[in-house]
Amino acid sequence: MTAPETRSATPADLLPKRPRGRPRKTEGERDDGNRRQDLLAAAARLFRHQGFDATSTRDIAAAVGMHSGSPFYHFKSKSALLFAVVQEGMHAAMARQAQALQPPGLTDPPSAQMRRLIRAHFDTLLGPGNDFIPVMLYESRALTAAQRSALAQLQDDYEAAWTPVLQALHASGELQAPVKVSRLLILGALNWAVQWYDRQKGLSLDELTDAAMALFFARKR
Amino acid sequence: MTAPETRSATPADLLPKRPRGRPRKTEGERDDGNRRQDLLAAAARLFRHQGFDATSTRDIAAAVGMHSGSPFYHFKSKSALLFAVVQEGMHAAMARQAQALQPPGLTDPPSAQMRRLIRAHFDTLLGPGNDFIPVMLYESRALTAAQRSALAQLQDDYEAAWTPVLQALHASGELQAPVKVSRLLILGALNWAVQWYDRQKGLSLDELTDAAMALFFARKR
DNA sequence: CCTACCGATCGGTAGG
DNA sequence: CCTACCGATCGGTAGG
Repeated sequence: MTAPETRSATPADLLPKRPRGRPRKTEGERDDGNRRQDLLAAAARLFRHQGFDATSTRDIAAAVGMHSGSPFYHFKSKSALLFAVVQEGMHAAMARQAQALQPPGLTDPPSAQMRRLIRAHFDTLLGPGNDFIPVMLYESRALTAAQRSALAQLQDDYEAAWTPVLQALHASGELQAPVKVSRLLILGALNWAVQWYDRQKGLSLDELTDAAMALFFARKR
Repeated sequence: MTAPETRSATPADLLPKRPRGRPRKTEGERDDGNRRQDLLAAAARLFRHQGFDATSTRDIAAAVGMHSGSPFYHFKSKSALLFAVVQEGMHAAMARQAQALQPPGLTDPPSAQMRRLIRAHFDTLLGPGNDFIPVMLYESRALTAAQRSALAQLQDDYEAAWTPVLQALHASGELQAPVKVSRLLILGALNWAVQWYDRQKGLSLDELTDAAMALFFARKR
């Protein structure tokens, strides 16, 4: 087995070499929160592909055409930037989940509700440009303890929505394993898709959702 | 929401403050490969709990009572150390898997084979002191491209063993989703357990295996 | 495997 | 948000 010398190259297109200078700003206009949003999106992309520790605040600054010290005008620390990324990801995820469970659908059979929960989760995980939640799943260790416990609260809320649906499926015999451990195993199966799902080729998100439903839940007799 | 200042403290017991001096070495005795093994075990533990980038080679040296430059006498680079950890993890995993599939069991029904595959996988993931595979699952991004492709070969071999068993379960109707995506989803569900499983409280590995079997596979009619 | 060290990089800041 | 900078830390090495 060979032992190569160089760490796999950072995709060059992720990192513009130099700041692009001041962003265009027409007279009297303010940038409002746009620069902050730019930083968040760039940080999410870089944290996802290189990891939190392997991404410098200089990388992030360069990605949005700022100089090295400027991100600290918008965020008081690198870890605060990470927390903002993760927070934004969870808020989007919960909005998407709420849409999946909107009143009209609440009278559907449990399996239809579950299908919509899973489909929404795949959107959140695998939808185009959704780097925020993958960062949350794989980089949260770099958060401070207090940030992590704030995040855990959001995650608990998100996961709690699955329990009544799983209970109904268990009662009908469509779910044959205990509800609590099923929730953990199912969410794990879905979350892991971040590691292997390729939007370009293979399954669509609808097909992936069908496969997950067929794997976890028995057809009703 | 508060924005705390300090990154969550590294558990103090993971990091002895100073080298403990030369390891005891009785007259005429050699350490053979023990020091190398010590480094591997310490690196696995630290990489797992702090991440690769957040662990310095000085941390690893101190954990085994060496001075800062000494790990480079055993490994030519930090990334070579990571690769050795990951390689050792995969070799142990494949040995454990081979045991689960030994000849006497090959005449068992597919569901019994699957149960042993899953149980072996949980041993590999969650058994006491098994930090090597969790490191592989969450830190492989830091490998060089060549190291990563060598690893991918090992992983393919490991996962290939699941396919015939899943095919048999599909043929018998116990597995209702397509084989390929089922393998990906199932392994994801199991791998994610690294994130939440707590050996101290709750389920045993046998109970966890039962739950997984009940979740994924229908009772045979 | 230790000693002593180097060049590079990093998060963060003062002052504007 | 830029300029100019600091102290700390890091992977790695030469020479023994």
